[in-house]
Amino acid sequence: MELDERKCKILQAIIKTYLETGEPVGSRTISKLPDLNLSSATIRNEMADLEELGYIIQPHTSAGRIPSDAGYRLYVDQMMAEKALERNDEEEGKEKEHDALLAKVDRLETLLQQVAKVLAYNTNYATMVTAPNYKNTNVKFIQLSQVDETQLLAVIVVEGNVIKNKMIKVTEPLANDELLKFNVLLNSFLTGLSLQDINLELIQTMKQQAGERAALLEYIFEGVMDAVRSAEELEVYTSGANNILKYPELYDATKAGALLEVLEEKKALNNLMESTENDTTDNQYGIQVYIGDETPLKTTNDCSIVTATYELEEGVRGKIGIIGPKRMDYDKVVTTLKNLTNELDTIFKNKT
Amino acid sequence: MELDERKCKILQAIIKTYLETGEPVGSRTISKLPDLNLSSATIRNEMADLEELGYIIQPHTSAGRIPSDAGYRLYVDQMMAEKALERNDEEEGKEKEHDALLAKVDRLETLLQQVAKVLAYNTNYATMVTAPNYKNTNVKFIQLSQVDETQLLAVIVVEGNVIKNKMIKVTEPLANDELLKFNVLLNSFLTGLSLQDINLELIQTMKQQAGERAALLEYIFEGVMDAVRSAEELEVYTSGANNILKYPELYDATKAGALLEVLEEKKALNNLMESTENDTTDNQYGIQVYIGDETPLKTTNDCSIVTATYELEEGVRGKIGIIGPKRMDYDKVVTTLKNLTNELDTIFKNKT
DNA sequence: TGTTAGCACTCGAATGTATCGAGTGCTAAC
DNA sequence: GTTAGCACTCGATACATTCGAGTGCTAACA
Repeated sequence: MELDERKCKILQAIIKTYLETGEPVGSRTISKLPDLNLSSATIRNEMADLEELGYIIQPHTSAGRIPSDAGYRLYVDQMMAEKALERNDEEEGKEKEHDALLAKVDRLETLLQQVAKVLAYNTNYATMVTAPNYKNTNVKFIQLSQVDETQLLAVIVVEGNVIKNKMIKVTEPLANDELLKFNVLLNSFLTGLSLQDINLELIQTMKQQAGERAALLEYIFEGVMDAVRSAEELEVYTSGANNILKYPELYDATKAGALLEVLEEKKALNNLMESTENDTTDNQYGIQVYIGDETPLKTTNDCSIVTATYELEEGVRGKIGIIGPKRMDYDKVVTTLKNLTNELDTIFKNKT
Repeated sequence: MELDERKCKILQAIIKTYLETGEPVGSRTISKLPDLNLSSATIRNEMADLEELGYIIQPHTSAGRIPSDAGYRLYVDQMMAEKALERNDEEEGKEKEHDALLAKVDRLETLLQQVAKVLAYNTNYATMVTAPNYKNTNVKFIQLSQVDETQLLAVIVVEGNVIKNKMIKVTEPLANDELLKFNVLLNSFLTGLSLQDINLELIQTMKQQAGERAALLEYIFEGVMDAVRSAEELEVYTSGANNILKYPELYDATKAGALLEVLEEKKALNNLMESTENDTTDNQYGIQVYIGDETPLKTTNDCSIVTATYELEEGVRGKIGIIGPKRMDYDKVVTTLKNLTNELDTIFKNKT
C-alpha cells in the first residue's frame, strides 16, 4: 500500500487538528473540513489504511486517531520542504520590538539569557540557548599584573574575545622588571597557541629562559593554564521551564520532573545540544527537529526538541533549542527560531 | 483561654504527624500516641479549643485537623528555641562526604552552584543560593591594555577580588606611553572609590589632566564604568526545581508554575532573598523561617521559605535558602542549613 | 471538675451502575 | 470507488450507594 495524495492530505488534516485540540480526531471531524469532500465512512477507510501504514494510532477502540512519531515526522518533513521553497518572503514586523529589546543588551551572556526568555515567551515552550563554542581557543593576549602585595592577576584573552582571568597568590611582590619579563615570556611563547599545542617541551624551554626564576614561572604558568581551561565549561541558558506544566500530556510528576532535571543539569544539556547534528547545509538556519524517540532524552519520549544554529562569527556557533510536547506548533516554532537566528545574525554583524 | 502545656503538647503532636503524613489528623491518632494518655474524646475537646485559638484548622466537618500558619509558627519557634539550647553537640559524620565534594571546587560560582545542588539533594526541596554581595564595591586596581590594533582591554579588580572586564574599541592603537599615562590616571583617581563616590567633578578634574586627549579619556572612562557597573547583577544559583512537583499540595499547574517562574527570575529571586531579614544576632546562622503568608511571595501562600546566612569574609555575606511546601521537615531543613553554612565557613576560612 | 464512654451525625472518598455519545468496522447499495 | 446505515465498543459522565473516619454533644463516672 502506498501513500497517495489523498491519504497524505487526510493525514495532514488529522495532525493539524490534533495539534490544535490535543484530542484524538475522528472521521467525522475530518469529513466536515471544507478541504476534501468525502464522507466520514470514506475517511474511516483511509484512516484504517493510515493506521496500518503506521502514521496514526488509535489509543483505544472507539476513539479517534492521534499521530504516531512517524506521522509527525512526515508532517514536519513536508512542512520544512514547503518552507524551503517560500524562503523569500521573510516575515518581519511582529518580532520587530524584540530587535530593540535584544539589541541594547551588550554582554553576550545577558543577550543569550534574554534570547532564551523571549523565545520562551513567544512560543510557550521551554527553551535553552548554548553559548557559542570556541573550538580552537587560541590565546590572543596575556597580561600579568600586580594587584597588591601578595596577589597577581592574570588576564588571558582568547580567540573570540573571551576573557578569562585568575588571581595568583605569591609570597612577595615581584619587581617591576621581573613582571615585565614574565609578561613578555608568556606572551611570546603562548600567543597563537591553543590548549592542545601547549606541551611539556614548550614549558621546558620557557623555564630555561626564565633562568633562576624558573620555579616561580612554573607556578604562575600553572595559574594561567588554570584560567585558560576554566571557561571550558560551556554555559547554557534556559527559560520557560514553567511552560512544561502547561501541557496535560507532560503534566505528570515523573515526566515533568525529569524534564526539569534535564533543564537544570547544564552540563548534560550542553551535551544534548551538541549531540544534535550540526548541519547547516540542508537549510539555512540548521534547524533540526527531533520527535519523541529521536530525541537524545532517554528519560521520556513524550516530547520533541527543535534546535537552530546561530553564528557569532565565522565558525563560532551556538545553538538555540526549544523543548515541548510532541504535539507542538512546529510551524510557529520553526518560524520563530528562524526569525530569532536572523536577528542574532544582524546583531552580531553590526557588532563587528 | 490560654495555651497550657497539655494543649501545647497536643498541638505539637498534631503538627508532627501532619508533617509526616500530609493528611488531616484525627483525635484517635493522637490519643493512641504513647506520649500522653488521654482518650480521643478529651483530645477532641482540646482540639476544639486549639481551633478556637487559631492554631489548627478543620478542612471540613468530619475531617481531622491540619495546622494553620499560626500553628506552624508556634511549632517552628519552639523548635528553634530548643535548638538554641542544644547548640553544643554539632552533628558530624553524615555530611562528611560533602565536605570533600565541596572543598575541591575552587571557583566561587561553581562552589555555590554545588551547594545549591547538595542542599536540594539532601532536603528534597528547591534551593537557592545568592552570591555574596559586596556592598561597597571599592575599586582596587585598574589595568588598561592593548589587545590588538583596535581593542583595549580594561580589567578592574574591586574589593573582594571580584574581577570585571570590558573590551573597548578604539579607532587607532594607543602609543605605549599614552597607555601608561591613562593607566596611571585611572588608577590614581579611582582606586579606593566606590561607584557612588565617582561624580562629575571628579571626571572633570581627570579630563583636565588628560589635556588634549580628554575626549579619548572620557570614552575609555565610560567603558571602565560600564564594567564596574556590569556585575552589579547579583547571581543566584538554584537547584532542585523538580522537587516542587513531589508535593501534592504544590502539584498544581498554577502554583507549581508560579514557583518555577520565581526560581527562574533571578533578579526577583535575589530581591526576595535580600528582603529576608539579615539578623545574625538571635541565632548563629541567621536562620529565618517564613511560613505561608509571611513569605515575600505574593503569588502563592502555600509554601515556606527557610534562609540561612553564610559569611565569605567579614561583612561579605550571602544567603542560602530553600523553598518548599508549608508541610516541610523544618527540623531537618534547619539542621542541614546549619551544617552547610558551617562547612562553608570552614572552607572559606581555610582559603584565606 | 476533669475525663471518658457512647451515640447520632456529617461528609468526603470509594465503589458500583446506568447512560450517553463519539467513534469504529463492516456490509450492502449506489 | 463512494456512501449510507447499522451494530458494536468503550471511555466519560452522572448518579446513587456505601463506608468509615472523624466530629460534637450528652451523660455517667472518678
